[in-house]
Amino acid sequence: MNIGEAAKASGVSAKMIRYYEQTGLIALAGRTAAGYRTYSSTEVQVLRFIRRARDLGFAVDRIADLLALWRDPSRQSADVKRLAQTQIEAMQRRIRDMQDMVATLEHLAHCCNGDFRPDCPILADLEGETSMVAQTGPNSVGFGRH
Amino acid sequence: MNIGEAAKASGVSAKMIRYYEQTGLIALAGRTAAGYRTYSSTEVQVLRFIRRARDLGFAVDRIADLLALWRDPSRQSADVKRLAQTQIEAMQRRIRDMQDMVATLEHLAHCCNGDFRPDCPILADLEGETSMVAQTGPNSVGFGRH
DNA sequence: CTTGACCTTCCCATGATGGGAAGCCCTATC
DNA sequence: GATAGGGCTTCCCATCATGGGAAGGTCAAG
Repeated sequence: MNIGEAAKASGVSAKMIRYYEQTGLIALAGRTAAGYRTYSSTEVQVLRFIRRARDLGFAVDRIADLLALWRDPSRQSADVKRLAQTQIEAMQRRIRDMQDMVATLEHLAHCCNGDFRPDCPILADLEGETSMVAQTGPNSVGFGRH
Repeated sequence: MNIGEAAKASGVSAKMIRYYEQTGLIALAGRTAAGYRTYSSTEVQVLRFIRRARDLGFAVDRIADLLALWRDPSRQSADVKRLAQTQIEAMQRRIRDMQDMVATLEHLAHCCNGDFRPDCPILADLEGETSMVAQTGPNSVGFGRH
């Protein structure tokens, strides 16, 4: 199977398959005489595993951990569960941060007439001393697809 | 005022101040004879505005729009409100995506014994055909601090 | 044998942020 | 007045996952 077919079958783009190979997340693919990468159904399954873990928001580093556990027949499910829970907590922190931001914005937008006049509590808040904006330090759990 | 003091006074790091200048978000700073950037309290206020908008999750491009409106005495508050609402909707989409991911993860983690045995529904899901993982295409509203 | 679709590698860009090096400048202390 | 330490300058690099695109080789169908 060529890389394009593997991409279609796994939902991982060819670009990303090469990237995962290059960064060591997956093993070096076999090659045809002409240098084309070839993939077995086993390898496609690994790619699909990766794809699904990405869809759950796992960073590539965590996926490496998950893959190691997946391949380890003597793994303990507690280890997998711990990874999942760490991920859940990180995402929940992130969600909470964003919800705070949205709540502030909604409040400000609600206070804004939204008409033809220039007066705007949103700008006043951004400008002023008495801001509603959380004075978060360098926070932000390191998460983010993209 | 030197860049370091302006950074402290505004909450924007010196690195970022230079970056904002370089990318045109803020005007070129004045310079001393020796080449040091200087900042007035007006410029510090702009930086604080930017900082607060960042804390509300606005991307730098949107902040440019906000600054333009801020500076425009004949602006209409409706324009500001529209920007805020677009931002709210983008963040809510992102939050919803993440909540979906968390819900799936929580379900899987809940089904996992988390003991010394290798059997794990989380791995099974990632591996298997019958995944709970949303088959989202290339989605993800383009948002993300960091 | 040509055409078009596919593959290869290599480089670049994203967005916001920080790290660090090399070198200049300013101020305080001796 | 010399020296030390801290602040400033520019320039380059790294992040993280992803895509775009160019230049060139390969394969399969017509």
